[in-house]
Amino acid sequence: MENLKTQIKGIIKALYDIDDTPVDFSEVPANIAGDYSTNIAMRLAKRVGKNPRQVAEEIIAKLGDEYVFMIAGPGFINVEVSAKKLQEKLASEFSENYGSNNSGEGKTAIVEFPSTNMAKPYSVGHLRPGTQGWATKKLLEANGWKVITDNHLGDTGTPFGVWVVGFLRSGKSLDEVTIYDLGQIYIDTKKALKEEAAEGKHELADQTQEWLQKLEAKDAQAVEYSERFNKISLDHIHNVMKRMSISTDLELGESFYAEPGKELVQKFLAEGKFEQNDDGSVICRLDEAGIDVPMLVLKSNGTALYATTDLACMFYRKEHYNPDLVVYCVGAEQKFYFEQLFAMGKKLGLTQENFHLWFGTIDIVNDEGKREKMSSRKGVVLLEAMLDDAEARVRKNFANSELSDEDIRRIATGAIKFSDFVADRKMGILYDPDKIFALTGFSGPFCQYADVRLRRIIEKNKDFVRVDFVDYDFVAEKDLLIQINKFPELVSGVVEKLELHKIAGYCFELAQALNRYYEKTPILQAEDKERSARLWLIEKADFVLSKALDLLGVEIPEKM
RNA sequence: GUGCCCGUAGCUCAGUUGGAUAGAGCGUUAGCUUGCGGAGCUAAAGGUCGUACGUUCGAAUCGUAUCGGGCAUACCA
Repeated sequence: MENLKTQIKGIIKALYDIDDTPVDFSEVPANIAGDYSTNIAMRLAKRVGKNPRQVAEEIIAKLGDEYVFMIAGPGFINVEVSAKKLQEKLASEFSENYGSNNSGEGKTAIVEFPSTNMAKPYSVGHLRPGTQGWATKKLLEANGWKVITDNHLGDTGTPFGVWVVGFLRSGKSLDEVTIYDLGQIYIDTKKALKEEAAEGKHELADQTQEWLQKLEAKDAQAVEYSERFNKISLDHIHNVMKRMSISTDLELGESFYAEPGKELVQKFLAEGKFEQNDDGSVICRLDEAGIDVPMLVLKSNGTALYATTDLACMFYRKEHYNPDLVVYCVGAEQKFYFEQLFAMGKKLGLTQENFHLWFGTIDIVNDEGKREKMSSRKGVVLLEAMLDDAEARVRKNFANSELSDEDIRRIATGAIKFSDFVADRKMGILYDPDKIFALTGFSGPFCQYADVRLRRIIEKNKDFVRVDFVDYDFVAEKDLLIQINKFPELVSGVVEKLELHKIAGYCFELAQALNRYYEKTPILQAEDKERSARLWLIEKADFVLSKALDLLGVEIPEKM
């Protein structure tokens, strides 16, 4: 195809002296002759003052007879490529790195996810950051990037004080307290603090601050509480992430950046890049970037907030990793915040590319039949509960298959993860258990199943002695070859804008093509030559499908 | 008020350098059926692409206006 593109470019240059128009091929719609198509003639028609079909004819006349060309519709140039040529292309390009490329070689990216909140149990609110972030890491790596992942833990100091006060009020013992208790304690205590404030009292609030001060003073009791609470919380987070088969290289929480952040604020204040308000709060003006709401970088009481820690985080990363790209996997609500943050980074001289990988909310349908963001009051909210539910459904559906627990987990998480990539990430996801855990149609398990079948066929043929198949025409395999050959271009094409949902679309199309293929084409019973050729292709299909699914974090079960 | 996102089949969604008869899954209907693993495959029904105007040989796609839904709009994250 690349050959053909440059050939056509040359012809256009020779015929019309135009060389600034890219030539691209797309697939031809069903029921129309040809395999690949370009609309170049229509795009040139106006500039050269001829009608599109005439331009197409002039271009085709100059093209050789290696392929079959035809003019179609209003002026498309369609190309028919033989199945054998497609097979030869795949054979020449295939390697153990097939699909990967080195466009990101020498470049470093930091991907921040899932940025869990340590005060509460892992909720579905952090499902999308996790799945999207993990896939982003995999996709960048497939394009040759060095990737560092960072769980930017929500561990600001305040929850600690709230926890201790609530914990002491709850009367529970330190040995028996769980993350769920701590989550409930946190919610209850926050509520009590709010009520207290409404009455003009501040007894609990004072206690909260006292415990924070004790912790800073390394008081033995406070340190014991802190270590215990952090362990409970981190163990829980690690456990859930393990079930989801995701992990990060770093776990640098907000508290890690609080003091450096405050120091940076003073530094930039001294340099005149920040301004202090009369109430003591500090802002960074962003008018030059066209943003008329300044960024608040220090609260009026002198304490840090999100922007303070993120400020320090940007500089910390610059100093230690010098990234070319930083990807923040955080929901759409924070779009404006990140616009401000990135503008501030630029103003302060940071040059890396920042990418806010944002996504819509997970919604449910409420009693009035309207869509709204999922909340703790309704439906599933703990990610563990969602995973349990998914596994229970898989167990029920595969009751006769004697699946291992690990395979059940792979299928359950495969369904959940895949559903995150079915639509463009900007779209919200409607939490409908029958859809999010779907085992059929455009779903993870459908793709997993297609691959498990492939592996089973390969396994069944492992003792077969293969023969030479150079003169096999691959006509029955043409659709499959077209699909498989698309893979490298897919990987390099979607990385620029991190269009992860296109990978899911590809997995599904390939799985569909496979199902159609072995619906009518025998392998085990084929003649030796056909059987050898088909096994060769089946292996390539397995490689590509499992690699594409792996980009999304979807694992292949042994059996299903 | 201002900014951003969304509006395509009954439902959930694909669909960009503007291009061919607007596609898929679910659901519905009719077939195939102990197969190399049928959780599949084949086919049918289902559309004023929110609305209006504009640009163009050509608009779901670009522009303007407008309606509806959501989010954001400095001391939460």
